[in-house]
Amino acid sequence: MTTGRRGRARSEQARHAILTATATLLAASGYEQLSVDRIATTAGVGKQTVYRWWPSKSAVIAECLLDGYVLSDLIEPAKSGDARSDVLSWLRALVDFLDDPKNAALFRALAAAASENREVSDRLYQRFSGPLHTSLVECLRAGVRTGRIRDDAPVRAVADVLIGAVLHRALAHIDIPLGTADGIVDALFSGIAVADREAHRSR
Amino acid sequence: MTTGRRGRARSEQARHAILTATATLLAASGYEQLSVDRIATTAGVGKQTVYRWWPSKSAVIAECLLDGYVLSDLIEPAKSGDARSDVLSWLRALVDFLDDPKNAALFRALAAAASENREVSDRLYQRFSGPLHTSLVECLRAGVRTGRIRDDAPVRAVADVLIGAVLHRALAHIDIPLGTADGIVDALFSGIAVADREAHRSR
Amino acid sequence: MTTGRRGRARSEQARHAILTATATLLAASGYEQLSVDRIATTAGVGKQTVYRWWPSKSAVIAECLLDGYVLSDLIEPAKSGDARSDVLSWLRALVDFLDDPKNAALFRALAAAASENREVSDRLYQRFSGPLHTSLVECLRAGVRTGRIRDDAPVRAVADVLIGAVLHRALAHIDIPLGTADGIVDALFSGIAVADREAHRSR
Amino acid sequence: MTTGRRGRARSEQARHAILTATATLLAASGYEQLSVDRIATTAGVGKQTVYRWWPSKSAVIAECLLDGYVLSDLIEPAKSGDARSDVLSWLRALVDFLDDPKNAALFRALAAAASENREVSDRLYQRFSGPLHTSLVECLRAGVRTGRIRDDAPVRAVADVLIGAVLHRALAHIDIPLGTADGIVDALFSGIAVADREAHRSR
DNA sequence: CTGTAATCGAGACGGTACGTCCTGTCTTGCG
DNA sequence: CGCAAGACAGGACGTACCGTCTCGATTACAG
Repeated sequence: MTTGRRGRARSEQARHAILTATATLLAASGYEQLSVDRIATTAGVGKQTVYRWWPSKSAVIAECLLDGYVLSDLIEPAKSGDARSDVLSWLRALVDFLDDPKNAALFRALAAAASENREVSDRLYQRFSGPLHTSLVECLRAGVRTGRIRDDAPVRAVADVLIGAVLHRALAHIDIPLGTADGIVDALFSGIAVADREAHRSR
Repeated sequence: MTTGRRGRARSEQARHAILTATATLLAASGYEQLSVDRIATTAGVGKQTVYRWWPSKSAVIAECLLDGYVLSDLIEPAKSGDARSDVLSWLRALVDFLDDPKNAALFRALAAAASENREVSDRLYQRFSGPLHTSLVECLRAGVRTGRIRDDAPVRAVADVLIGAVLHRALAHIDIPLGTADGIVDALFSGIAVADREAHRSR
Repeated sequence: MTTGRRGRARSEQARHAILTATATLLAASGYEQLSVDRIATTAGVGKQTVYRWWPSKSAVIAECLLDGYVLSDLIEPAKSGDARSDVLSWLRALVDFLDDPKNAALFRALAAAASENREVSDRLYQRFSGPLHTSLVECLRAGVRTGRIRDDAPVRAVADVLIGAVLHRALAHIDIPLGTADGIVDALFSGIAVADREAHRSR
Repeated sequence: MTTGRRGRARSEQARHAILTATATLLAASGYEQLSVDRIATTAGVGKQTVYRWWPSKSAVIAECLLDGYVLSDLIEPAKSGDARSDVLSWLRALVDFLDDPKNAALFRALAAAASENREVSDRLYQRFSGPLHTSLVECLRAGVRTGRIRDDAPVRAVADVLIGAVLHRALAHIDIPLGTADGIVDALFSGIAVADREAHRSR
């Protein structure tokens, strides 16, 4: 049984060195300063070896993301059963993470890459937004099961909203006050309308 | 009496040509493809004329934003008095706008520019997110005044959330179903919690 | 009894394909365009198979020369006994050969290879200039024996001159008029001096 | 009165630095080691400035030749009136020049460039072979006028022959014995045929 | 008939140079 | 002095080639 492919196999060592170098340089000097030349030199690799496997700088970053060379520990909501407090503490953790300018800069670099490049955005989504979305949806559905969340709640839209609110501020270079997290969760869970609540109460 | 400056005055024609060319190229080919050389050539202008008045490519984009060469017509919520329907129709209009791939591409190009450059993000905020945020906050406060929205509602956070949710999907190249707008508004106004509402009422 | 070597024998087919491909590419695109990669691909052979048997591109060309893959039919002077007409018709044939741009291009490619590489020039000499020189010298000496050529004629220098004159024009991309051959032979056989001949006689 | 051209004028300083660097590197390390990158770095010039004015490395060398950055002092025949001795001493000087391996290597490098590149060969001819050819032809025609050379001598072919003979040996990495020069001149002036001489003697 | 060893096509590897493009500055001559 | 034109130094891009190094698949002699 063979792979059917001939010739020298791809060097896992080179791949690792490239991704490591990319993550290191990205963290150290940012996206603007990142060049394929520098990646190759730092990794001790020929430039062609980079281009053989990735079509662009962005694609390398995308793979760094997918393989956990950057942002390795995904911040996920806990699952204590209390959906509201789970979501709240997740959101606070995220805001806290982005409070570090280093993390915010990396985050923006990734967003820039994603904006320009379909592949990066796909990978980014596949690795982060997607699982996070799923995770949040599950968290909310658990809340539905325990009777704390309306069973007709638009959980997917809510999950989008939670992620997007943070993204927006991060991209806009706007510092996110910790209170924001509380406000968001309050609004989403309790609602901001008066009339609606009355309507529901009348059941 | 003169301005005190001697020699030929700054050419308004050149300035206009540069900003127009920048907007056109940005919409057509994205941020990464944009170069000062190309801007100057397209505008029929010397490169130095660009650098004489703007310190960088980003600054030109920033001025494009400020002067309405891109995204000229800001989509603002109506002010019918019914905050909920005003917000809903605004959100639907925004989603509809981004449904056109051309608009989505321009949007992403701006996001990329903003991610990489503080100045662009400032101007973007100053011209769009800011006014929009203000506008939404006002809209929500009007709802408070008419008694349709809780007077302790975290209106600023809600405005953030509304903008961010759309941004997230646009950046991620995710098609936004029109129903999303309804879900978001529903969640924000009515809340998704069951027990919380009771708790709030009992206060 | 065997060769004593174990393992798979060298593939004569591969060797032939490589030399053929080299000759073809050299004639078609010149020395500068010739690469080992292209040779191997054209020959349907692994690159290592080239490097296993030849240390360099130049060495392959050298072997092409030695084995008659290029310039296989050496143009030699006839030996009718009349040295002057033998040399003349040889020179005319050579000029005629180089009149074909294809031949001239191959000729220049070989000259380029020889200029840059000692080995190629050695083989080129060993296979062509050398035998030609010898051949011409013999032809001239035959003329001496038949009494048509001075017995103190510097036959080696004359042979050099005959070859070099053509080479010069070919390398310089100068079209060689057929009359050139006649002029050269005339000059070499009859001499161009008037007084000198008297002087020689009186010695 | 103007040139009609706008924009910054070509920098003579840059041109000079490039040609100087090329000549220096060519003499120091040979044609193989010569790279545009190195030329630019050595000259303290952007690589684009090289490519703006010359299409290739060869073309730069060609201009070095034309402008006397290499081989600055063309070896020309003297004009004492005695054509035979003028030609002979010129040929001896040339052979002597090529006796230095450094000069021979440069000579071959130029020949290689000329073989591959039409433009180089044109310039080389324009600067060297051409003037030399003219010079030799004049020298020989002076000989005709003084009655030392036959008035029907094929002077152009003779000039070709004189240049080519040396070129041949230089390209082939063959050391040229000094005696060769004498042999060539002897053959060309006195002729090698016996019959011809007898015919002349019979007057 | 079964190793063992050298070959084969294929193709990835670390490097070097290529020729192009872009940035931000500088220099022309015209208006 | 502004302007269009365009050359300048510098530096990254993505490609081509060099010569080396694995791969798995033959092939041929040795035991």
